[in-house]
Amino acid sequence: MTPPPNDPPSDFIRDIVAEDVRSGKHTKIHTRFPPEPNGYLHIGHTKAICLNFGIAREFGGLCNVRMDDTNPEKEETEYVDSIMADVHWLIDGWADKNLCLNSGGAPFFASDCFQPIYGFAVQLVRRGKAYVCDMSAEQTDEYRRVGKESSFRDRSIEENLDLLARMKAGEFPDGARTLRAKIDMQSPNMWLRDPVLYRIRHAQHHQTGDAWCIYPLYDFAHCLSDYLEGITHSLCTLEFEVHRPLYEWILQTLDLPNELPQQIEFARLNLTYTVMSKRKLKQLVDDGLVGGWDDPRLPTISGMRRRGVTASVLRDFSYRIGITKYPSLTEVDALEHAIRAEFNQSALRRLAVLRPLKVTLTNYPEGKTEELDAINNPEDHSAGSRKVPFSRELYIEEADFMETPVPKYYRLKPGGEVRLKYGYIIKCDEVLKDSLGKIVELRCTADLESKSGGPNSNRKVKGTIHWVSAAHALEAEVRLYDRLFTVPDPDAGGDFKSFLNPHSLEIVRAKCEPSLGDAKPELRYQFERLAYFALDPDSQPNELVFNRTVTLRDTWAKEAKK
RNA sequence: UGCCUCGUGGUGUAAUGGUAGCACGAGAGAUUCUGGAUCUCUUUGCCAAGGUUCGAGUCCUUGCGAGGCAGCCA
Repeated sequence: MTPPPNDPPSDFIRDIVAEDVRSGKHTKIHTRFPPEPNGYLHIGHTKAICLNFGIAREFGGLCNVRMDDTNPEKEETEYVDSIMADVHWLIDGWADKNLCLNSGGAPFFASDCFQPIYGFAVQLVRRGKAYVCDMSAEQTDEYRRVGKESSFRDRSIEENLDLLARMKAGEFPDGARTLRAKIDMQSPNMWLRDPVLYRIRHAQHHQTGDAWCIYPLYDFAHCLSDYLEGITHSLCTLEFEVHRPLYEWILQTLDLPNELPQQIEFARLNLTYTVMSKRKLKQLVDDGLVGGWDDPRLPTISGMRRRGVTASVLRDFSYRIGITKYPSLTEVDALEHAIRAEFNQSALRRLAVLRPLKVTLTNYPEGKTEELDAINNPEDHSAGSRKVPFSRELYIEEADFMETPVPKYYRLKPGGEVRLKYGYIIKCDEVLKDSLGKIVELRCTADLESKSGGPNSNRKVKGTIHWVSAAHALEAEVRLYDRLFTVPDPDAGGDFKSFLNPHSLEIVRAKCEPSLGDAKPELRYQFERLAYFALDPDSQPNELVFNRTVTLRDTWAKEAKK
């Protein structure tokens, strides 16, 4: 397996930044991550965070976190808090030194700049580059479509100044007027057809309260926030490409003495078998189709964290997928590979049986217990070993026995032999069933000479399976997560909710080896031959709850399908 | 429809006018007290057609295809 790429990736944006440093255009690189606080962050944001903080880190610069909070009707402080928690979690120990907050230690807010932004609006009016328009939203749309100029376009500067001040003073109801840039109603780029800069909204804002009743739109606020914060490279997703001429027009039309930021667009992340839009994620949450924003099936950062994915895995993944302008659809396999690559190195191995089948060793003394040596991590000898109790009555995995085995099956079968990991080779003598014909117990004999580590342990059998001593087993709730959707691209068409995977969560009662009793939330566990698991926050000292992060690769499952 | 952008194996990417490489996936084998991991090998690609050039994935033109935008959302 290839090691995670330690070297920062190369891409067209880093090339531009490097050239700007080389040419002396910038001496200090300053990026920003500008989420709107109207939902939780997801793995798509991870890509943006790793890009912006990665660049800051590589070029010795800074990266601001800025809440893009120009629409008070959709935004809440709950989201501000969750966003900050997720960003910290993702960058701590990696780029936390490049994180730039305001002097009070809080993130930046576009709303911090409402006053200067308003000042720039006044400046635009004074320069004859903006005007107050009384048309309705519908009429504005209509005129823009056909390229017709508003009848209010040629108001005098004095009248515009007066009306803008009265808009700000709250003299007009919502939607009554707007401030518009005066650019070019014939422009082939719709965003240059006198775009709206300010709208009237008598709404409480989560940061500014009722200080304002007019709010700048994204296009006006974003470029100016970038400028005011001293951003050098403003990296955004592809849908803002057509806005770039407006971004540049605003900055160039104003009298701005400092260096201007440069907007560069890149493709957002799409992942198979999931959805990434905040609107759709919110719908799943609001409709109760998942447990919340941190449901481990969701691609939210909080959901993946709960599922057991680590920040380093997410960063590794972000580096692997690269940055381009091609709107791609990345297979989840790449994410799962990143998880397995890290966890194979770091996870502690444990024995646990998800679907128990009882096994009695008829030739093993009743009441006897042995403590067997088990290796904690074959990839990391410093992880040491532990003792696992072994006794006459055990549980093995239901799937590790077949009464009528299929070809190439080399686990336990009637009359067949298999090795119990770290223990003995056993042979199945008898299959016990209940009145319905369901297998309830296996009676086996152990080859007492074959004990692992013993002098005669080198006899080979084809299969080795995991097990747990019945008397010593710990019960645990194990949540088995699978893909949220049954189709690779639930966005492709139709109602995405109709593609939800009904089996995306299965809960089982598992039997675990005793050492799992002091499982720690910060550690990852591999239940041998099964999957990687992490403790869920629901877990209690006497009621363990594990989440399956990702299964092990299973070439037998593939073989069995043939 | 207009405008903008983008087309490299199944997927994600590299190449900066000079042998199309890497990763994921898939397939085959070796090995294994995890059907894991590891190792080896294999498969499949420059959207098309012209042009410039000694030489084009790269530059130009045209065509085709895909995505985005056309909110007083971001």
